Amino acid sequence: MDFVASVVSGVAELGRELEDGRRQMVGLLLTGDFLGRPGRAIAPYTVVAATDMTLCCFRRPQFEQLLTKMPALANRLLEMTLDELDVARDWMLLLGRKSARERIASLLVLLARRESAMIGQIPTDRIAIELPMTREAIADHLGLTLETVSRQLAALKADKVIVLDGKRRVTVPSFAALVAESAAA
Amino acid sequence: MDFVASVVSGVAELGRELEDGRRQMVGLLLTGDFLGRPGRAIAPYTVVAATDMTLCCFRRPQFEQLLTKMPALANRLLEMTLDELDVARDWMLLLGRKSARERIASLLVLLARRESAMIGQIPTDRIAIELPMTREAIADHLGLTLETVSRQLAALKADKVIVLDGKRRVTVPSFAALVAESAAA
DNA sequence: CGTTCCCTTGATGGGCTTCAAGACTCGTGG
DNA sequence: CCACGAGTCTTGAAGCCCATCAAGGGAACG
Repeated sequence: MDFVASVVSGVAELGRELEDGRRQMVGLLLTGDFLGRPGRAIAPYTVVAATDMTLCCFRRPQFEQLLTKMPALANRLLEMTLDELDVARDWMLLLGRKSARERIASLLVLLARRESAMIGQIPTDRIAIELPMTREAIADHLGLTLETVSRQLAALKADKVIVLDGKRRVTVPSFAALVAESAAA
Repeated sequence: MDFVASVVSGVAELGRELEDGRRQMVGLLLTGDFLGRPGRAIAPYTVVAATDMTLCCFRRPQFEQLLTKMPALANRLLEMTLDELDVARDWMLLLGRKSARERIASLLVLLARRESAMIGQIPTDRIAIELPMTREAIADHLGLTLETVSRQLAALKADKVIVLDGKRRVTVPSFAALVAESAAA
């Protein structure tokens, strides 16, 4: 990649994969996120747009020059990168130690928090969550198979922790109950 | 934490844990690494020194001031953080998708590469690896149990991929064979 | 109406965890 | 000097969770 970019709109997924096809999603690129890395031209990531996207691209040399001239830019990038690092490490805990059910619940908590933040609220009861991805994409995020994702969603539904409205829509009667299932730290 | 620090010598482990005691190591702090984060006083990490350590500490306000005055410092920190992010994401692939045997092999490859780099070589055959940690610590890094770690080491030994010299020392007859076991990307 | 994609559900097996017991090492104190 | 104990590691047995394989349902689209 001879450029870096800032995401203006749209969603992309960062993944890493093995030769035999096993895949693990390692990050999400949302509006405002940064793509590419100053100081290195190649990246071992697979980047896939999940929606139509608009990027604001910078040629690498110019951008790196900019970086030395505007200290505020470097600080901003540092903040963002540290945030991503925290997110990645949270995910490591999930991938290394949580059960399938806990992983699903954790993801739903994450999505619920995001939807609530969108409308400027703290998550409370009866939240509606839109799943912006297929079962397979969920599985690739959580380190599971798509069948397990499907089964655990069914199990959470059977236990009245969630209600499924069609395949892509989830409502949460009690947010506290969902959090309890997620094995929060 | 009202200070940040740079590691002068020694090793520490960064972990994250759940209420019920499940633990996942999320990073290593080696000489030169940075501890703490500018812009935020609390961190959801457990930091445990694995050896005696010497830290070079900075009070937070002074350090943040320094950061705005010395652009090179911010750039350096950004580089380091981006490296850590890459490492964390590699580990996500391991935790999410690799088998126990592959995880052990991957760790050994990592340690072998580090030992070789120490003496300025590329890893070749008959490398001696020192395991600087207990089986339990290995397990916490790899998202396994200590019993599984022990068993997989025994299995790799039985398959002539490694030789065990006591409990903390491993020699690798063929580095290529070890890499083949590690499911590299 | 057929095809394709996505999802669900069932059956089976395996990989890893869990529980348990014993071996080894090393430092300490009798 | 040796027994003891704590910490570490190995090994065995049992079982569960999740992956794998397989089949079919449902919705969207041409």
